This record gives sequence, structure tokens and C-alpha cells, in this order.
Amino acid sequence: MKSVVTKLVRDALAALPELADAAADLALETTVERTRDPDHGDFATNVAMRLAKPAGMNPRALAAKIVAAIPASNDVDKVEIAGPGFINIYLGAAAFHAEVALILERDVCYGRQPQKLTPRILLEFVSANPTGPLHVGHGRHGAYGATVGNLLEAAGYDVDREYYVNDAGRQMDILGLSVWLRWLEAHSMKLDFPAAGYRGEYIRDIAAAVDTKGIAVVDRGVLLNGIPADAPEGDKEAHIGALIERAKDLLGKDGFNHIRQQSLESIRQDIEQDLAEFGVVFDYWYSEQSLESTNRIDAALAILRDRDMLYEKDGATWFRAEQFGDEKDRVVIRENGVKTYFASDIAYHFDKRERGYDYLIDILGSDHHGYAPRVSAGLAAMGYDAGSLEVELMQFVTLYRDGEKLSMSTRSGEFVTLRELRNEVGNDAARFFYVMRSNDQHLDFDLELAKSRSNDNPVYYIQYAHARIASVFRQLAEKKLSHDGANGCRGLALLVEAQEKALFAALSRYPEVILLAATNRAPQHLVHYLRELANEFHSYYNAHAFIVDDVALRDARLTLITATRIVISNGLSILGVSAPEKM
RNA sequence: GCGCCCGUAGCUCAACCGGACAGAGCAUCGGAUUUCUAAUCCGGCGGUUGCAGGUUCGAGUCCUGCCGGGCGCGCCA
Repeated sequence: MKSVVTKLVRDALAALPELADAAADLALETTVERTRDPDHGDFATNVAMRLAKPAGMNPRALAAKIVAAIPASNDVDKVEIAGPGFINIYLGAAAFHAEVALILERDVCYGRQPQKLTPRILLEFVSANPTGPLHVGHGRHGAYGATVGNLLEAAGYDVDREYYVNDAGRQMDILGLSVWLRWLEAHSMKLDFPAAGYRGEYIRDIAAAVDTKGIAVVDRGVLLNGIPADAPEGDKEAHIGALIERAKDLLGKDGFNHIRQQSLESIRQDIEQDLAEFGVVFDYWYSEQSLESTNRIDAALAILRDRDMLYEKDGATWFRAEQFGDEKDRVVIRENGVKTYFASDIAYHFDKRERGYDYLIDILGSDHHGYAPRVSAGLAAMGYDAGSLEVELMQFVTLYRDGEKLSMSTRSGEFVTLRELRNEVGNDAARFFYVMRSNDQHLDFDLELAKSRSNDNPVYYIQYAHARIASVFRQLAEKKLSHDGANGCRGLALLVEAQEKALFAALSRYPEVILLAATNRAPQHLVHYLRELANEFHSYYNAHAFIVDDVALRDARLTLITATRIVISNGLSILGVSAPEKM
């Protein structure tokens, strides 16, 4: 609906060639806004104020000129100039009636833009290390990423979702070792579990299920002989490092890898299932190991070397990140010959572009904020536009129960898992609460509120509006009445109550909200909108009966609430929240 | 010390490249039900947008400095 107004203003400016220079680099869409105050009409534009200075004119005089140039339209009731030079546009009722007809016609597709061919977007999120079950922080990444993906798709983008599996490196060895030690414990060996190992209960579960091919019970003395002391007396990293080497010796490299791969695959599958149950699904699970096994890291480094982007210093190989805006140069190959994590990141992001994605969005924890300039520098050095990588940072989640903060710690194994959270509050409340706040705000997740089946809980408030509409139609059927939608559309002009006008206006905003939320990667806009829409509906419900004797009025009202039901359902669907028929 | 993010009502948060008297929910106070689900609605109370400057016709929003909080600043992953 906004596009209709924008077009009118654009046509008006086009009819005023003397403004062409002043308006040359003005993005017109941004000057047209919904009004907050109905006294200011439905839409307002500040275009006259924006152009006043470059055009060398008084804003109100300029506004008058623009208003005079606005072409006649059936959609517009009147246009007024207000305040310092705002142009207020009042739309006629017919424009809103047409929008409701469009909602009914497009149904589940209402609010979706036609598919754009470019840019192709790759959205990477969660990407938690496969060393244990997801915790509540990952849940926020999942809910946010999935919703942003849905929003981008609704906005017409071609978007794929990817999970980067950090299945290489030392942490995987620690995982493999942890599982083996638990397996040995289960086979009657008494030992002190390493302080740096993964201590969660799930490790025992994996150990119990592990395929024992190539695994042997070893003598405790053989295992621990010559291993440096663990913390607190010794260095826990040295201790576990020596144990990993010992494990590889005793089991053989293949034997150890066998345990390690089984362990990580078990955890990865658990993560995938957990997320799937949460309505968070990925197109690709991209393995870090595969980067190495296909030599993509070496290939990327070779390209950098060819471009003179690498140099040797202190026995290590450095990348000239500073040249591309990073705060300092970064090591890609350590003195000991091992490639850094950053080297695989460059290769990975390069590969994303090579796979044909034009635009990359990474959703990362806020503790990774230093990472964006680095990887952008890598992309730029590889010949791709640094601006083609966008990083959205997620602030942390704090759980509260009865007003008390719950602590979380991965290593201790005492964290609250996403699965536990989902079981406790339900998927709908969890999805909703996770995206209620802007991603750059800390999220206080109140378990009691999320569970409460009361008016305190915004999820139920919105779902209840949907269920109430469904209930109205059940009542209609019980009364042996039916709804003639075509007749309802013809009779929309009968709907002149304040609550009806408010509902018309709210409904017509939906496509704009989707675009806004998608553009800003800001699901909370949709959350707030749905709450407002539900509020308009509940007010209407309380003020007026829908199932009235006057057939024309009844059909019109039922048509209006049908449109409301469609929009609520579509919006909730993007949030990954169900729209119940009954509560 | 340097860098990034945040600071809005008692609490939790909105506010669309800067726009009209800064909006919701909770809490609190008062009201609405012979009714299509009261998981609802209507109204009242509540603000120097951390502080001080600056830019602008116009600043919660942009710039500078300060105060407070979070996170980062590895040849870790």
C-alpha cells in the first residue's frame, strides 16, 4: 500500500522538472512513512523539507507545489500540508477494502514479495561446536537465524541456510579422548577425569553407544605413565594434550579417529534433530574437515601468496589484514606449521562466494565482534567485495527463574540445554521470546513468564486472537449459518466503526512490516506488529458482535476477521510459531 | 590502555537511511461480562531518552568528550 503512495509522490516530482537536480540522489521510499497519529492522515512525506534546501525554496511553498502536482487518484481522499512542511495523505476507504480483498485472494502468500534473482544470500548461523548439546544461547541464534531466513525469503530473496560444523582441531581430539575415558570408566577403570575434558553426562551416553571396533581396554598404568599432572597442581592443557597423544599411540591413529568421528557425528546429529524439532532447518551442514580434505585451505593460501598478501615473520606466515582495514596482520600458519582457525575461515568464506552466493550473512555471538573485519579483509584480499559479508552479532541470553538468574557453564556440564528449555516452555513460546528483543540487546529470558498461560504472556495473546477468530466461525457453523466471502468483500464499505478502520489500517501495514523486518534483520518489528494487530482485533471483538442478523454486515465483518486471521497466521508462520484453531 | 556494542517510564523493552505531543507490556489505581472463549477490552498514573557540548528548520537517533555496563584485544578453537 505504501508503494501506491510512493508512486504518487514520485509522479508529482517527475512533473516538476525544476526539482530534478535537488531530488537526484533522494531515495523516495524513505521519505514516505506511515503516520503515528491518525490526525496526520494515513501516510506522510517529508520530501518537501528534504528538498527545500537544495531547491532553495521555503518548505511549505515547495510542499504546496508538490501537492498541486500529485496526480488525481481514486485511492486518495485528500492531501494536506502540515507543520513545517509535511505532506499528509489521507487514503480513501476503497484503498483499504481492496487490500482486504487482496489478503483473501493471496491468502498464505499475502505479504510475500515476488522472488528476486539476485543477490543470492547464504545465511550462516548457530554453527556451534559439535562438542555437546546446544544450550539456551544457541537457541537464540537458531530462532533468530531461522526467522531472518524466513523474512528474507518473504521479502523475495533467494536464501540458503548453512551450519558450519567445526569438526576439526584440538577440541575434537578432546571430545574423542573424553568419550574414550568414559568408556574405560564404564569398563571398570578408575581414573580422575581431566579438568579440561568434556564432563557432561552426554559423554557417558556416547561412550555407552560407541562402536567398539578398534577400541581396547588398556592398563591404567600404561595409560597414565609419564603423563604430566592435571590441574590444580599441574597444567590442565598439558595434561590433556599428553593424554590425547597417549590415546593415539595406544589406539592407533585410526582407532582414535574412529572414536572421535563417531562422537562428533553423534553430537552433530543430536544438534540437527534438536534444531529440527525447534523448526530450525538448514540446507547445508558444511564440514570444516572437508575444507582440509579437499585442500581448500591450501588453495586459498596459495591465492593469497600469489597476490603477495602473505609474508613470513618469526617463523610464522602472516596475512596482511591491516591493508584491508583490520587492526593488525594475522597469522595463518603458525611457527609449528599448523594452520590457524582464521586460515580456514578465509578459505570457508572464499568458498561461499565461489559456490555462487553474492551476499553472505553470518550470525555470530557478540564475543566474535573482532572477527568481522578480519574475514572481510580476507574476502577483499581474495578479490571479493569486503561489503559482501555482513555480520549480525547476537547478545547473550540470561535465564531467570523466579526472579533468579540461572548460571550456565559448558565445561561443568551444568548448563541448561535448548532441549530442556523447549520441553519446559514449549517451542512456540521459546521461538517467540528469542526474537522478541533486538539481537543487539541482552535477552533476559523469564521462564515463568514464557510458561504462564495468562495475559502476561504475549505469545498467547497473539495466538488467542487467531483462535478466537476460528472460534467465531465454529459458532457460525453451530448456528447453521455460512459466510459468503464474495458478498463480504462487496460489503466492506459497511464497516465504518472506529475499530474496523483501525483494523483495516493495521492489516494493510503487514507487507511493509515484512520488508522492514527483513531489511533490518529485525524480527522484533514483526513481533510488535503482531501484538498491535492482535490488540486491534481484541478491541474489535469486545466492541462489536460479528455474527449479526444483517447478512451483508455479517459477511463483511467475517471477511474482515478472516483477513485478520490470515495475516496473523502468516506472521506467526514466519516467526516459526503455530497459529492454533483452539486454545 | 585500545576497539566494538549498549544506556529510553518503578521493571522488561519499542521507536522504520533524523520528523510532528518519545510508544507498548508488566506493576499500580479505576471501570466493562444476561456476550461470538475475560488467555479479552476501556481509562488513569508514570519520562530532563546516563551527563555536557555540537551539527540541523527539526536529535532518543548523527558528531565530540565524559560517566556507567557488556564483550573482545592469542602463533586458542
